[in-house]
Amino acid sequence: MTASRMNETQIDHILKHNQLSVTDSRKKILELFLSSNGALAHGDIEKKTGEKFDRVTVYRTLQVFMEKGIIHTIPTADNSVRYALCKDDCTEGHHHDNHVHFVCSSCGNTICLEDVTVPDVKLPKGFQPEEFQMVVTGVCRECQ
Amino acid sequence: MTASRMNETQIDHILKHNQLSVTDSRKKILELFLSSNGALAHGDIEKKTGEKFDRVTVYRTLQVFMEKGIIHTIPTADNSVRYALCKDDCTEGHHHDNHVHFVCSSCGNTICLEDVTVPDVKLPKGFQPEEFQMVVTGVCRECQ
DNA sequence: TTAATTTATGCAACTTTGTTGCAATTTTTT
DNA sequence: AAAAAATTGCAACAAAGTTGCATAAATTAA
Repeated sequence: MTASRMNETQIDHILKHNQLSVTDSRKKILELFLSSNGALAHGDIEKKTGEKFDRVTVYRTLQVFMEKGIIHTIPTADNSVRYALCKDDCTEGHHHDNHVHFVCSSCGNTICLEDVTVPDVKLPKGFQPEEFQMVVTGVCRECQ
Repeated sequence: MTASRMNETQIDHILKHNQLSVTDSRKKILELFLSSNGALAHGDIEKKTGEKFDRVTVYRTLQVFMEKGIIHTIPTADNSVRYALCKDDCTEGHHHDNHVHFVCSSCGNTICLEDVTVPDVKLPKGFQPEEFQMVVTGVCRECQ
Protein backbone atom coordinates (compact mmCIF):
# COMPACT_ATOMS: atom_id res chain seq x y z
CA MET A 1 0.00 0.00 0.00
CA THR A 2 1.61 3.23 -1.14
CA ALA A 3 1.58 6.43 0.84
CA SER A 4 -0.88 8.12 -1.49
CA ARG A 5 -3.11 5.05 -1.42
CA MET A 6 -3.11 5.05 2.34
CA ASN A 7 -3.86 8.75 2.29
CA GLU A 8 -6.87 8.18 0.08
CA THR A 9 -8.20 5.53 2.42
CA GLN A 10 -7.82 7.95 5.30
CA ILE A 11 -9.58 10.70 3.38
CA ASP A 12 -12.47 8.45 2.39
CA HIS A 13 -12.80 7.34 5.97
CA ILE A 14 -13.03 10.89 7.29
CA LEU A 15 -15.72 11.78 4.78
CA LYS A 16 -17.79 8.65 5.37
CA HIS A 17 -17.38 8.97 9.10
CA ASN A 18 -18.98 12.39 8.80
CA GLN A 19 -21.81 11.07 6.64
CA LEU A 20 -20.63 12.95 3.59
CA SER A 21 -20.71 11.71 0.03
CA VAL A 22 -17.25 11.00 -1.26
CA THR A 23 -16.69 13.36 -4.17
CA ASP A 24 -13.65 14.55 -6.07
CA SER A 25 -13.77 18.08 -4.73
CA ARG A 26 -14.13 17.02 -1.11
CA LYS A 27 -11.33 14.48 -1.43
CA LYS A 28 -9.02 16.98 -3.06
CA ILE A 29 -9.73 19.78 -0.59
CA LEU A 30 -9.39 17.48 2.40
CA GLU A 31 -6.13 16.19 0.96
CA LEU A 32 -4.88 19.77 0.76
CA PHE A 33 -5.58 20.30 4.43
CA LEU A 34 -3.93 17.01 5.39
CA SER A 35 -0.78 17.76 3.40
CA SER A 36 -0.49 21.31 4.71
CA ASN A 37 0.57 21.78 8.29
CA GLY A 38 -0.82 25.31 8.29
CA ALA A 39 -4.12 26.98 7.70
CA LEU A 40 -5.63 27.71 4.31
CA ALA A 41 -7.63 30.63 3.06
CA HIS A 42 -10.36 30.18 0.51
CA GLY A 43 -8.08 31.70 -2.12
CA ASP A 44 -5.26 29.27 -1.35
CA ILE A 45 -7.58 26.37 -1.98
CA GLU A 46 -8.80 27.76 -5.27
CA LYS A 47 -5.22 28.24 -6.45
CA LYS A 48 -3.95 24.87 -5.27
CA THR A 49 -6.79 22.93 -6.79
CA GLY A 50 -5.83 24.53 -10.08
CA GLU A 51 -9.27 25.96 -10.71
CA LYS A 52 -10.52 22.44 -11.15
CA PHE A 53 -13.63 23.12 -9.14
CA ASP A 54 -16.17 25.88 -9.21
CA ARG A 55 -15.76 28.68 -6.67
CA VAL A 56 -19.17 27.88 -5.31
CA THR A 57 -18.19 24.26 -4.74
CA VAL A 58 -15.18 25.33 -2.73
CA TYR A 59 -17.32 27.64 -0.62
CA ARG A 60 -19.89 24.94 -0.03
CA THR A 61 -17.28 22.32 0.75
CA LEU A 62 -15.67 24.54 3.37
CA GLN A 63 -19.10 25.26 4.79
CA VAL A 64 -19.92 21.56 5.08
CA PHE A 65 -16.52 20.78 6.59
CA MET A 66 -17.16 23.51 9.14
CA GLU A 67 -20.59 22.14 10.05
CA LYS A 68 -19.19 18.67 10.48
CA GLY A 69 -16.33 19.94 12.59
CA ILE A 70 -13.65 18.75 10.18
CA ILE A 71 -12.16 22.21 9.93
CA HIS A 72 -12.43 25.39 11.95
CA THR A 73 -11.68 29.05 11.38
CA ILE A 74 -8.72 30.87 12.82
CA PRO A 75 -8.94 34.51 13.88
CA THR A 76 -6.69 36.91 12.02
CA ALA A 77 -6.13 40.61 12.46
CA ASP A 78 -6.62 41.28 8.79
CA ASN A 79 -9.82 40.44 6.99
CA SER A 80 -8.85 37.03 5.68
CA VAL A 81 -10.65 33.94 6.91
CA ARG A 82 -8.39 30.97 7.38
CA TYR A 83 -9.37 27.38 7.91
CA ALA A 84 -7.47 24.59 9.58
CA LEU A 85 -8.07 20.92 10.25
CA CYS A 86 -9.56 20.05 13.57
CA LYS A 87 -7.54 17.56 15.51
CA ASP A 88 -8.83 14.64 17.53
CA ASP A 89 -12.37 14.57 18.82
CA CYS A 90 -13.79 17.59 17.14
CA THR A 91 -16.98 16.00 15.92
CA GLU A 92 -19.43 18.80 16.65
CA GLY A 93 -19.86 22.04 14.83
CA HIS A 94 -18.67 23.81 17.91
CA HIS A 95 -14.95 23.70 18.07
CA HIS A 96 -12.81 24.26 21.08
CA ASP A 97 -9.34 24.73 19.82
CA ASN A 98 -6.70 24.96 22.45
CA HIS A 99 -3.49 25.56 20.58
CA VAL A 100 -1.84 28.78 19.53
CA HIS A 101 -1.79 29.93 15.91
CA PHE A 102 1.17 31.68 14.38
CA VAL A 103 0.75 34.06 11.45
CA CYS A 104 3.95 34.85 9.60
CA SER A 105 4.13 38.47 8.54
CA SER A 106 6.66 37.57 5.87
CA CYS A 107 5.21 34.60 3.99
CA GLY A 108 1.66 35.06 5.23
CA ASN A 109 1.26 31.43 6.26
CA THR A 110 -0.67 30.44 9.33
CA ILE A 111 0.85 27.64 11.32
CA CYS A 112 -0.85 25.62 14.04
CA LEU A 113 1.51 25.36 16.99
CA GLU A 114 0.08 22.08 18.23
CA ASP A 115 2.45 21.93 21.17
CA VAL A 116 1.69 25.39 22.47
CA THR A 117 -1.51 25.48 24.48
CA VAL A 118 -3.53 28.64 25.00
CA PRO A 119 -3.01 29.83 28.56
CA ASP A 120 -6.03 30.44 30.75
CA VAL A 121 -6.95 33.97 31.70
CA LYS A 122 -9.25 35.27 34.39
CA LEU A 123 -12.14 37.31 33.08
CA PRO A 124 -14.08 40.00 34.93
CA LYS A 125 -17.27 38.83 36.65
CA GLY A 126 -20.19 38.29 34.35
CA PHE A 127 -18.28 37.12 31.32
CA GLN A 128 -19.02 33.48 30.47
CA PRO A 129 -16.20 32.19 28.28
CA GLU A 130 -16.75 29.47 25.73
CA GLU A 131 -13.60 29.51 23.69
CA PHE A 132 -10.12 30.99 23.96
CA GLN A 133 -8.11 31.75 20.88
CA MET A 134 -4.63 33.11 20.62
CA VAL A 135 -2.83 34.38 17.56
CA VAL A 136 0.83 35.29 17.49
CA THR A 137 2.10 37.39 14.62
CA GLY A 138 5.76 37.44 13.69
CA VAL A 139 8.38 35.75 11.53
CA CYS A 140 8.18 31.99 11.16
CA ARG A 141 10.97 29.42 11.11
CA GLU A 142 11.21 29.34 7.33
CA CYS A 143 11.43 33.10 6.90
CA GLN A 144 14.18 33.93 9.42
CA MET B 1 -18.72 73.38 29.61
CA THR B 2 -21.21 70.59 28.81
CA ALA B 3 -20.26 66.98 28.38
CA SER B 4 -20.84 67.05 24.66
CA ARG B 5 -18.86 70.25 24.35
CA MET B 6 -15.96 68.75 26.23
CA ASN B 7 -16.21 65.69 24.07
CA GLU B 8 -15.96 67.79 20.95
CA THR B 9 -12.87 69.50 22.26
CA GLN B 10 -11.35 66.12 22.98
CA ILE B 11 -12.21 64.88 19.51
CA ASP B 12 -10.78 67.95 17.81
CA HIS B 13 -7.64 67.60 19.85
CA ILE B 14 -7.12 63.97 18.84
CA LEU B 15 -7.52 64.82 15.18
CA LYS B 16 -5.24 67.83 15.26
CA HIS B 17 -2.68 65.98 17.33
CA ASN B 18 -2.53 63.45 14.53
CA GLN B 19 -2.18 66.16 11.87
CA LEU B 20 -5.58 65.42 10.41
CA SER B 21 -8.05 67.94 9.07
CA VAL B 22 -11.07 68.27 11.31
CA THR B 23 -14.03 67.19 9.22
CA ASP B 24 -17.58 66.15 10.00
CA SER B 25 -17.09 62.51 9.10
CA ARG B 26 -13.92 62.13 11.13
CA LYS B 27 -15.46 63.84 14.12
CA LYS B 28 -18.57 61.70 13.96
CA ILE B 29 -16.73 58.41 13.50
CA LEU B 30 -14.25 59.22 16.25
CA GLU B 31 -17.15 60.13 18.50
CA LEU B 32 -18.70 56.75 17.82
CA PHE B 33 -15.55 55.00 18.94
CA LEU B 34 -15.27 57.14 22.05
CA SER B 35 -18.86 56.51 23.07
CA SER B 36 -18.66 52.77 22.47
CA ASN B 37 -16.62 50.71 24.88
CA GLY B 38 -16.38 47.90 22.37
CA ALA B 39 -15.12 47.43 18.87
CA LEU B 40 -16.90 48.46 15.71
CA ALA B 41 -17.14 46.83 12.33
CA HIS B 42 -17.33 48.91 9.20
CA GLY B 43 -21.00 48.06 8.89
CA ASP B 44 -21.75 49.25 12.44
CA ILE B 45 -20.29 52.61 11.60
CA GLU B 46 -22.27 52.96 8.41
CA LYS B 47 -25.47 52.15 10.28
CA LYS B 48 -24.77 54.38 13.26
CA THR B 49 -23.82 57.39 11.19
CA GLY B 50 -27.22 57.06 9.56
CA GLU B 51 -25.83 56.82 6.05
CA LYS B 52 -24.79 60.41 6.36
CA PHE B 53 -21.42 59.76 4.80
CA ASP B 54 -20.38 57.92 1.71
CA ARG B 55 -19.19 54.36 2.11
CA VAL B 56 -15.88 55.35 0.60
CA THR B 57 -15.43 58.09 3.17
CA VAL B 58 -15.94 55.63 5.99
CA TYR B 59 -13.41 53.25 4.48
CA ARG B 60 -10.89 56.01 4.01
CA THR B 61 -11.46 57.42 7.47
CA LEU B 62 -10.85 54.03 9.06
CA GLN B 63 -7.77 53.64 6.91
CA VAL B 64 -6.37 56.99 8.01
CA PHE B 65 -7.19 56.30 11.66
CA MET B 66 -5.33 53.01 11.32
CA GLU B 67 -2.28 54.67 9.79
CA LYS B 68 -2.21 57.26 12.54
CA GLY B 69 -2.58 54.62 15.21
CA ILE B 70 -5.87 55.99 16.50
CA ILE B 71 -7.61 52.65 16.00
CA HIS B 72 -6.46 49.08 15.46
CA THR B 73 -8.00 45.89 14.14
CA ILE B 74 -9.10 43.04 16.33
CA PRO B 75 -8.85 39.44 15.18
CA THR B 76 -12.12 37.55 14.92
CA ALA B 77 -12.87 33.97 14.02
CA ASP B 78 -15.47 34.99 11.50
CA ASN B 79 -14.72 37.12 8.50
CA SER B 80 -15.60 40.50 9.99
CA VAL B 81 -12.93 43.11 10.58
CA ARG B 82 -13.45 45.03 13.77
CA TYR B 83 -11.79 48.23 14.84
CA ALA B 84 -11.20 49.59 18.31
CA LEU B 85 -9.66 52.70 19.76
CA CYS B 86 -6.03 52.51 20.70
CA LYS B 87 -5.33 53.46 24.27
CA ASP B 88 -2.42 55.51 25.50
CA ASP B 89 0.76 55.84 23.53
CA CYS B 90 -0.20 54.19 20.33
CA THR B 91 1.16 56.78 17.98
CA GLU B 92 2.68 54.58 15.31
CA GLY B 93 0.94 52.56 12.68
CA HIS B 94 2.26 49.43 14.30
CA HIS B 95 0.14 48.64 17.27
CA HIS B 96 1.02 46.31 20.09
CA ASP B 97 -2.15 45.64 21.88
CA ASN B 98 -1.80 43.75 25.08
CA HIS B 99 -5.33 43.28 26.32
CA VAL B 100 -7.79 40.49 25.74
CA HIS B 101 -10.81 40.93 23.48
CA PHE B 102 -14.15 39.37 24.25
CA VAL B 103 -16.61 38.56 21.46
CA CYS B 104 -20.15 37.91 22.64
CA SER B 105 -21.81 35.08 20.75
CA SER B 106 -25.21 36.44 21.74
CA CYS B 107 -25.15 40.15 20.92
CA GLY B 108 -22.13 40.01 18.64
CA ASN B 109 -20.36 42.88 20.36
CA THR B 110 -16.63 42.92 20.81
CA ILE B 111 -15.47 44.28 24.14
CA CYS B 112 -11.95 45.33 25.04
CA LEU B 113 -11.09 43.85 28.42
CA GLU B 114 -8.61 46.56 29.31
CA ASP B 115 -7.79 44.98 32.64
CA VAL B 116 -7.02 41.54 31.29
CA THR B 117 -3.54 41.32 29.81
CA VAL B 118 -2.56 38.75 27.25
CA PRO B 119 -0.39 36.13 28.94
CA ASP B 120 3.00 35.29 27.48
CA VAL B 121 3.56 31.95 25.82
CA LYS B 122 6.74 30.16 24.89
CA LEU B 123 7.09 29.47 21.20
CA PRO B 124 9.12 26.71 19.55
CA LYS B 125 12.63 27.68 18.44
CA GLY B 126 12.79 29.71 15.28
CA PHE B 127 9.57 31.61 15.70
CA GLN B 128 10.13 35.34 16.19
CA PRO B 129 7.03 36.82 17.78
CA GLU B 130 6.02 40.42 17.19
CA GLU B 131 2.51 40.57 18.55
CA PHE B 132 0.27 38.45 20.75
CA GLN B 133 -3.48 38.63 20.42
CA MET B 134 -6.13 36.81 22.36
CA VAL B 135 -9.82 36.54 21.66
CA VAL B 136 -12.30 34.98 24.04
CA THR B 137 -15.70 34.01 22.72
CA GLY B 138 -18.66 33.56 25.03
CA VAL B 139 -21.57 35.38 26.62
CA CYS B 140 -20.99 38.92 27.83
CA ARG B 141 -22.19 40.61 30.98
CA GLU B 142 -25.22 42.17 29.31
CA CYS B 143 -26.47 38.97 27.73
CA GLN B 144 -26.38 36.62 30.72
C1' DT C 1 -25.58 -4.81 -11.60
C1' DT C 2 -28.88 -1.86 -12.70
C1' DA C 3 -32.66 1.38 -11.53
C1' DA C 4 -34.39 4.66 -8.23
C1' DT C 5 -33.30 8.01 -5.03
C1' DT C 6 -30.61 11.14 -2.85
C1' DT C 7 -26.97 14.37 -2.83
C1' DA C 8 -23.49 17.42 -4.87
C1' DT C 9 -21.89 20.19 -8.73
C1' DG C 10 -21.66 23.98 -11.97
C1' DC C 11 -23.71 27.75 -14.09
C1' DA C 12 -25.85 32.21 -14.02
C1' DA C 13 -27.34 35.91 -11.71
C1' DC C 14 -27.04 38.54 -7.79
C1' DT C 15 -25.52 40.84 -3.25
C1' DT C 16 -22.05 42.54 -0.33
C1' DT C 17 -17.64 44.35 0.53
C1' DG C 18 -13.82 46.93 -0.65
C1' DT C 19 -10.91 49.87 -4.11
C1' DT C 20 -9.50 53.65 -7.48
C1' DG C 21 -9.61 58.00 -10.25
C1' DC C 22 -11.26 62.37 -10.52
C1' DA C 23 -13.99 66.63 -10.19
C1' DA C 24 -16.19 69.36 -6.63
C1' DT C 25 -16.12 70.81 -2.04
C1' DT C 26 -14.28 71.78 2.36
C1' DT C 27 -10.51 72.81 5.43
C1' DT C 28 -6.25 74.87 6.36
C1' DT C 29 -2.68 78.08 5.48
C1' DT C 30 -0.95 82.50 4.01
C1' DA D 1 -10.32 86.87 2.10
C1' DA D 2 -7.69 84.40 -1.37
C1' DA D 3 -4.57 80.58 -2.41
C1' DA D 4 -3.11 76.08 -1.41
C1' DA D 5 -3.79 71.69 0.43
C1' DA D 6 -6.58 68.07 1.78
C1' DT D 7 -11.02 65.58 1.93
C1' DT D 8 -15.39 64.20 0.07
C1' DG D 9 -18.74 62.02 -2.97
C1' DC D 10 -19.69 60.06 -7.24
C1' DA D 11 -19.12 56.60 -10.67
C1' DA D 12 -17.20 52.76 -12.14
C1' DC D 13 -14.93 48.84 -11.02
C1' DA D 14 -12.94 44.50 -8.63
C1' DA D 15 -13.22 41.01 -5.32
C1' DA D 16 -15.68 38.02 -2.18
C1' DG D 17 -19.52 35.49 -1.06
C1' DT D 18 -24.55 33.76 -1.73
C1' DT D 19 -28.80 31.63 -3.89
C1' DG D 20 -31.81 29.00 -7.14
C1' DC D 21 -32.01 25.58 -10.25
C1' DA D 22 -31.04 22.20 -13.90
C1' DT D 23 -27.53 18.68 -14.64
C1' DA D 24 -24.48 15.23 -13.07
C1' DA D 25 -22.65 12.21 -9.81
C1' DA D 26 -22.90 9.25 -5.70
C1' DT D 27 -25.50 6.34 -2.76
C1' DT D 28 -29.16 3.20 -1.76
C1' DA D 29 -32.55 -0.25 -2.92
C1' DA D 30 -34.07 -3.87 -5.74
